Amino acid sequence: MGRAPCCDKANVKRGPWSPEEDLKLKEYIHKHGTGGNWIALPQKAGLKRCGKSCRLRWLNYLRPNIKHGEFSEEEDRIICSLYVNIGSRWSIIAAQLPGRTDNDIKNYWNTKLKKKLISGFIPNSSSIQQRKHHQQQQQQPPFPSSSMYMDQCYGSYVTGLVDPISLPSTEYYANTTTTSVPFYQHQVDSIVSPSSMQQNYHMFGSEGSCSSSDNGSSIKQEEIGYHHQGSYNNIIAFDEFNNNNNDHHHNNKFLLMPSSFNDNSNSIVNYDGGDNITEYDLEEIKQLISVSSSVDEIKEEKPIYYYY
DNA sequence: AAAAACATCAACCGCATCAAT
DNA sequence: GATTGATGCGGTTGATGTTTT
Repeated sequence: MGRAPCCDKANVKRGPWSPEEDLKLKEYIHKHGTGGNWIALPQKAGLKRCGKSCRLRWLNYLRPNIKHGEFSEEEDRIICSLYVNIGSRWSIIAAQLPGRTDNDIKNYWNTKLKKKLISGFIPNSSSIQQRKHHQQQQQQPPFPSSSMYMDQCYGSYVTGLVDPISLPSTEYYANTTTTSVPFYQHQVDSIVSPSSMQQNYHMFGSEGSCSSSDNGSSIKQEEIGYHHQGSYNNIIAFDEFNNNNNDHHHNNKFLLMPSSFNDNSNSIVNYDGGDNITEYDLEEIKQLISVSSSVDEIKEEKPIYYYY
């Protein structure tokens, strides 16, 4: 037996909401709340609308504190970061952006941000620069220690530069699923660039290494895949190599890697959170972004190598 | 100036999940 | 455990506005 429709479609109004309808819905909810029953609400409110339509209208447009208009650079970064980490879970992403709705973010991503990202124009985060400055002052590595950082993040999708002091307990992460992604806006900067490959290398340790040379310059190739267990997923980072003529040995490939720092951003790096790290060239990455469902496909099994 | 192409975004649709029965 | 209904979510559509030809 099929499911009964949520409303009689022949007798409900569809299409854009009129100001009068908006007013009715607003006034009703202000007076009575939703009553926990959207299906019954339109009749009570005197609206010839489907309950689902009322809910959508309220959530996406009428409820208080909805933010309309331009997205800030910070919001751009958060959306990009989360999208690359968790995919198109717009409700989770929206939960990190007060006043924004999932529908808004989805539309914004599909129409603008995706293109912006592909064109490589995601501005820097001042917080990252502050952090870099602080690290230079302190002469400290970017993360307190690889083991501490990894342990804290274990089993969850946390991206980028997370301040371990502020992280929830390991128990918290052990109980975390991908549908309740913890995200700490002020501590996470996941759109980042490898300003110091050495530092990133230290972060994840190494196991087995070899080296080769190219045009006289030494390239170390480190396998870093021994770490791991879903701590990261599709971390996005930016590549400085293209801006550096001395880094010709990278052959315009972008490394998939766990994390790093943001400078001039013009490419994408990815690390799958598993035992694998993969290189993609720009076209491949653009393709991955352009096909929304393909974000997860990055996770295919490949050996992990880390060049610096 | 008109037509075509493109961009935007509100709204809809169908599916998954969950709670109540 | 099965069924039913409400809700939430993400993908998609289509009307409208804007830009380009």
